[in-house]
Amino acid sequence: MSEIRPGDTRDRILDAAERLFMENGYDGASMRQITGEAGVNLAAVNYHFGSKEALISEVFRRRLDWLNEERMRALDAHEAAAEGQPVKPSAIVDAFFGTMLRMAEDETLGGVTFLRLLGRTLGEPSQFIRTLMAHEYQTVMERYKAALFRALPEVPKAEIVWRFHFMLGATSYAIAGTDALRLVTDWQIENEGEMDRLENMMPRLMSFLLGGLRAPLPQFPGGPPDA
Amino acid sequence: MSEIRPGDTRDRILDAAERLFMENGYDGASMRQITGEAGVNLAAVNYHFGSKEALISEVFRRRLDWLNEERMRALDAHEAAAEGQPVKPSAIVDAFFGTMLRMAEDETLGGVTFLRLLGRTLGEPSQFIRTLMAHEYQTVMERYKAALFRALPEVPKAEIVWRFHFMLGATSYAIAGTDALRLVTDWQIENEGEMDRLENMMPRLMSFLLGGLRAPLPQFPGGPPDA
DNA sequence: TTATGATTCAAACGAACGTATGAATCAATG
DNA sequence: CATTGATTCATACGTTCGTTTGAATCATAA
Repeated sequence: MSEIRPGDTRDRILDAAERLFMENGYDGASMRQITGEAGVNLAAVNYHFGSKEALISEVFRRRLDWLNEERMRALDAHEAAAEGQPVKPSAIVDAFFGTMLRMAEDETLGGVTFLRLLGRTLGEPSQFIRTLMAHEYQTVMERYKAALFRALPEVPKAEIVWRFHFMLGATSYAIAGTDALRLVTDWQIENEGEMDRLENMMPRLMSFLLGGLRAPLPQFPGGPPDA
Repeated sequence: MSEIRPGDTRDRILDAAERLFMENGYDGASMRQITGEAGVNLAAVNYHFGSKEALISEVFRRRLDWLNEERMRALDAHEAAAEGQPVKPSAIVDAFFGTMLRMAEDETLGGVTFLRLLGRTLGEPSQFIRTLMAHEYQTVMERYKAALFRALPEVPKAEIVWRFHFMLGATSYAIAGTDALRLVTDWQIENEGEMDRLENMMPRLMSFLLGGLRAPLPQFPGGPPDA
């Protein structure tokens, strides 16, 4: 009865860790919980990964590698189709945020679980996790910033960076599904499954993000900050 | 040399806890750190508050009581000025989010520290904190939801609730200032102080939120979800 | 001054944490 | 079958956590 395949232990740990980090955060998910849920020995994490920090690094790496490559591919495709013209903001937003949200539909990419983990993680206080995230995203972010600068030449670059920040916040909070303020939604949404919730959310979020990105420029009380 | 005034210990603890919870999160800030920074004995927290949970409850309560009352007053004022007409969406957004952001200018209300703590907290995984937040916000949220329904009669209510959710996410991420992806901003902003950062951010965020709130309604692939 | 209640203090408690160890078990090769 | 290297296992280590305790100290009023 060799129910256990080779390499199975590593994957069982990664899956359990992904789910528990999503549910309880990095500090909140203990090694004993993780190995318990994975059905492996407590020492297995340190044997296969080295440490808890190395474990969560691998949890993110195995998903983010794909996501960030896919984001590059999507932007490549749009730029090729544009034939030298700037890519439309809606296409850029979809390539970045839409690609991320569509991960939820594919269970082999982590599905809803990883997506919620990702959303929650952007708010994690741990210095170590912040560094990890920054490193994983660096290259992709530069590409997208440049694409937005080209797509919106009349908008000051500082304004675009801020709005990218705001879009990230809205998205991460939405997909984290923390419901810190459950009451905002409480009616109506509670009897939906996770997938239904995401499918309904996606077009709504996209409209919101684009509306924010293309909003009229703000009026500063004391004149523009760069002037 | 009675340098220590009555009630001083409680406030010293609350101030230190506010700062350390902001910096390290709820789990990440230990009682020994908090009492050490406050310059009081380790047992003082349990003596004055009872437990760590009761401590953070009080940290939030002493600020949120004021904030939520002020939010009510601001909306009252706008509704009185509107004389029966619906209040403009921009006024509602300012009364809710603007009031919060303006807390940062007043150090006696917690200033930037509490604001960042509040932003970070909406992403906290702890079940206990989520319950606390939900309870603190319940009444205010109902008022604002109703005001937005009246202000935007042509927008489906479910859509408004979602967009409120998105606005909360964008705001909390922005004020948390976590810089999980420091690279998005890295240039330009780093040599600003906290206050400058917030002053420049406020009009930008308001424009973004309003743009998102008033964005064109989304097109659903399989028809509207309520139809 | 003495008595009383509130507060502060040093010290310890049991529990949970991440990690390390060395023996037991497994799979593959000669 | 015997051997070897990889993996799993029960168990323990040292640390840190939130909390508790009982004595010491303080402020106040009889």
